[in-house]
Amino acid sequence: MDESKDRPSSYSVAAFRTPDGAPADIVIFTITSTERRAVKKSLPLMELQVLLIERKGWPFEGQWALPGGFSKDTESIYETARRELQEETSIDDVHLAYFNVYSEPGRDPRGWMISHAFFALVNERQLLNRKAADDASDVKLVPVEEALRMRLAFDHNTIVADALERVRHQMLTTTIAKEFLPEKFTISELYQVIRTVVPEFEESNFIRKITATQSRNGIIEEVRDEHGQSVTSNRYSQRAAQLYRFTDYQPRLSIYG
Amino acid sequence: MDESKDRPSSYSVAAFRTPDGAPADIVIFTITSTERRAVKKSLPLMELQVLLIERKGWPFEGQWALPGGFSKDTESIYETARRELQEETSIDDVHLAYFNVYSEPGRDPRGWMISHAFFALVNERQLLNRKAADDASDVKLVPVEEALRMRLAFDHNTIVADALERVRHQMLTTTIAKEFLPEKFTISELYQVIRTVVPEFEESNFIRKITATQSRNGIIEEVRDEHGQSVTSNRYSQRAAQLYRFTDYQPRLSIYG
DNA sequence: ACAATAGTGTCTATGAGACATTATCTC
DNA sequence: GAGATAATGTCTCATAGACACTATTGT
Repeated sequence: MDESKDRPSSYSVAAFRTPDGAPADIVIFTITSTERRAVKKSLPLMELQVLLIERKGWPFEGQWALPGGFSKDTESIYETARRELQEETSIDDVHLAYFNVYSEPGRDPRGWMISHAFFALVNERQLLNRKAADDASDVKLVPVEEALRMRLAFDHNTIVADALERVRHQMLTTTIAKEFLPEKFTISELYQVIRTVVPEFEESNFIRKITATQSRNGIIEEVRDEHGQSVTSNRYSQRAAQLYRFTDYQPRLSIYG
Repeated sequence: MDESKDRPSSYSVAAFRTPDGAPADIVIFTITSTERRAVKKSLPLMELQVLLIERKGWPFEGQWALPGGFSKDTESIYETARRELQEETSIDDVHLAYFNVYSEPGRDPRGWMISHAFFALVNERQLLNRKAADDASDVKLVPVEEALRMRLAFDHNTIVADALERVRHQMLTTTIAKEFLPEKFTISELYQVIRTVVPEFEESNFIRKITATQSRNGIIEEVRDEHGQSVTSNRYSQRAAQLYRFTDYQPRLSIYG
């Protein structure tokens, strides 16, 4: 791409109107866990949340919006999203994926803005130690369903809805569930996470299927210590449960067989 | 989005450098069929092709590139792609899907261009009656593998590779195979199309699996005439084969069960 | 008869799905 | 022992996968 030196002087960049900006907007998902009872051990209640920020100036002043910001000419859009994520939540190193572009004319009263939407999956623990720098009060986590009922700035309702659909789909077809889980987890935890994102997902014999080697073989594996002993946890139950971890195996899905 | 009337006079759009353009580039895939022998009936040889155009001016003059063009401020990026597709190939009404953005600084010597990539799936028959308006010689179909070995303009090698990966994945997980098939088709035709796009796909008992109702139930259905009689075709074989059509059912895939 | 593709019969091993039962540990 | 979650036993039916075999029709 070293052709710019050949640029003919007749070439004009500004022959047509050009966009006024290329923002990246980020739908940050996290799953919050709340204890169900103080006394007894049990699986916590999980809820899928979205991070929103309150707009301080025109346009949509006072309304809630997705975090994001404008791309610079020295970075790719993906780098923009990473930078904004870092600035917004001081989180680094999380799952961040591009999923769509929003370009309807008139979607931003400031001008011709072509917005690039990402979703990020963040573990609640990573979010807790975020700096409250940008005023604690103008950033909040909102349950997804509630966010969709709010009247968000710009076309952010659409963006959140699209992101949610994408994450739901990926939750069942890829191993992104791992982003919401500790490295070692129990089968019930995994099941809970999946159900929190995709409530329709119901598998009576979940342990059976995911355990039954040979078929789903290799998505997850038992955690063993240096002596080959099974490692278990009783965080969420009286009886200790086997811990598992994801392998890097991703099964190849097909509707044809 | 009727807030523009509230724009404060202090607001300046041009505080930062803005992009010089937002092009849409389209990877147009088609499957060409060539008879294997003039005499006998047999399944044609199929090949996955990509449409390329030769660049007429700076930059990358004389190199081959993807069709595409710049977005206007009165249309969404998707509409840009539709329009360019129509202008380029005079095809309307085909499968067109957005799949990624390309924004690496320096990817376009003309300036800061954030490109939006689409892929289109076109039936060979639709492509045949395209106008040779823009000089027949500067547009051509190239087998995908060959296109990837060429040195295309801009970062179009990357775009083609990404598009191919996406289409391969969707070929197995959605029913886009229908875009390359006539409305009524035989099981072998379907199998050929899948294998043309995804050569690794090998299913010995393909007919069995796709036919064996109850499991894959409802992706495709037998074509019957008004009397309930099976409709068959012997286009590609001595013995007539049952014709099928896709239903609008899309199975829900999951790695968990 | 041969070529070429379409489609079935049959057998086996494995998986899904449902439900009851047993295991382990805390309070 | 009650309560809670983890995990296995067992039975049935559906499916995958392999492979041999039969079917149909143009040349």
